[in-house]
Amino acid sequence: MNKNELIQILMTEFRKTGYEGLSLSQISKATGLGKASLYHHFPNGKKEMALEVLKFTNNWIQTELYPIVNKDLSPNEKLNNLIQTLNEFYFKGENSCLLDVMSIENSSENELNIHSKEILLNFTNVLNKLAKDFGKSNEEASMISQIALSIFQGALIQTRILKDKNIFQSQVSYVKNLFKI
Amino acid sequence: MNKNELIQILMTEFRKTGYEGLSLSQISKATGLGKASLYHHFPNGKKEMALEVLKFTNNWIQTELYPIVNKDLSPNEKLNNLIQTLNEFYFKGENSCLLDVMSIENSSENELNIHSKEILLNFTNVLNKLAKDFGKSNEEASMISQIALSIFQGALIQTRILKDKNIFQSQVSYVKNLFKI
DNA sequence: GTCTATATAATGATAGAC
DNA sequence: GTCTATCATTATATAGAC
Repeated sequence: MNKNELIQILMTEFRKTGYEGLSLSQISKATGLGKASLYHHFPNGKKEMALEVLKFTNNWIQTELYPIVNKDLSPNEKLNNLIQTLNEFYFKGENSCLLDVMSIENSSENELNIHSKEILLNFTNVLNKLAKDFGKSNEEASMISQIALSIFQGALIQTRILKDKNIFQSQVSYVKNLFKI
Repeated sequence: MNKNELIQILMTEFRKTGYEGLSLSQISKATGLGKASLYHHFPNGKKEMALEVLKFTNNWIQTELYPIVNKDLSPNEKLNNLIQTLNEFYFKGENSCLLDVMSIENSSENELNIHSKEILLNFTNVLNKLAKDFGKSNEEASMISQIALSIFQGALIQTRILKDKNIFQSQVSYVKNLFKI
């Protein structure tokens, strides 16, 4: 069991149960490792696990999402490519938005929030770049990218509550048109 | 301290900290009541508190939101009226979406989820009714109401992470145009 | 209706053997 | 690198006095 595999499992669990709701016992069950083993990999416990998941995600945006919008493709091809990659990441709307579940807490200013902020801004930048490729003005692109992100996040909440993946799918289609029209 | 005042405080705390993250100690501090007193009002503890908050919210939709879209006003006036009421409810984007923080858990099917579902559907119905008043077709109205809700929810997440209320405000303006155009 | 005091279970976390 | 055993702390929850 290497660290990357661990982080994958951790991400799934965090998205299922949320930061506060996820216990070490549940992590232990999901990974098949005892608590002491988990502390071997993450000496600072749950906080460090969450941090590593966020770092992984930010890195994933850099290596997987940015290249898509920077490719030499038509805007439409980029859009389809991006949506498909996001769909796989979101498991077709099965789990929650990582940013969502990681950002509900007490502490006003912590390390988790700094990384969540980075992810949010990087993701928005990717969408913003794509909107500009579609010929949108700076102002329009800025708005569309923020709205698109909101729709992804909100659609995941609604999917979670209604347990109906069609909601996520239809809202993703709506987002596509946001860029095209 | 009557029950309605208690529920108001509880809603604020749940939205700040989330269901799992909110402890009885924190509730005790926020309300000024000892734990035993809290159990006097809510014999089934935190779960019952959350349930009462959700019931209150659903009731609020019935008594405050539905009347707005059923009034004898122009669609534009209804829209402005609705947005203003929602803005007050959301404290201008200061806290999280109640549905969001209440719906992140382990248990596959519980009582909280049933009430969250009701709130979600009722809220969507209100938006749907308004969209139809603006002359949208059934299909358009259904999509617009779901998208509008997503934007509210997503905007609250982004506001929470970036600690910037302007995000919520500008996305609310965008939602307004969704109905008008 | 609120309190103090306490019970009980679960949490995050560590020590030390293998 | 993983385990068993255990710790200290916090969580939810209750009993009983006022």
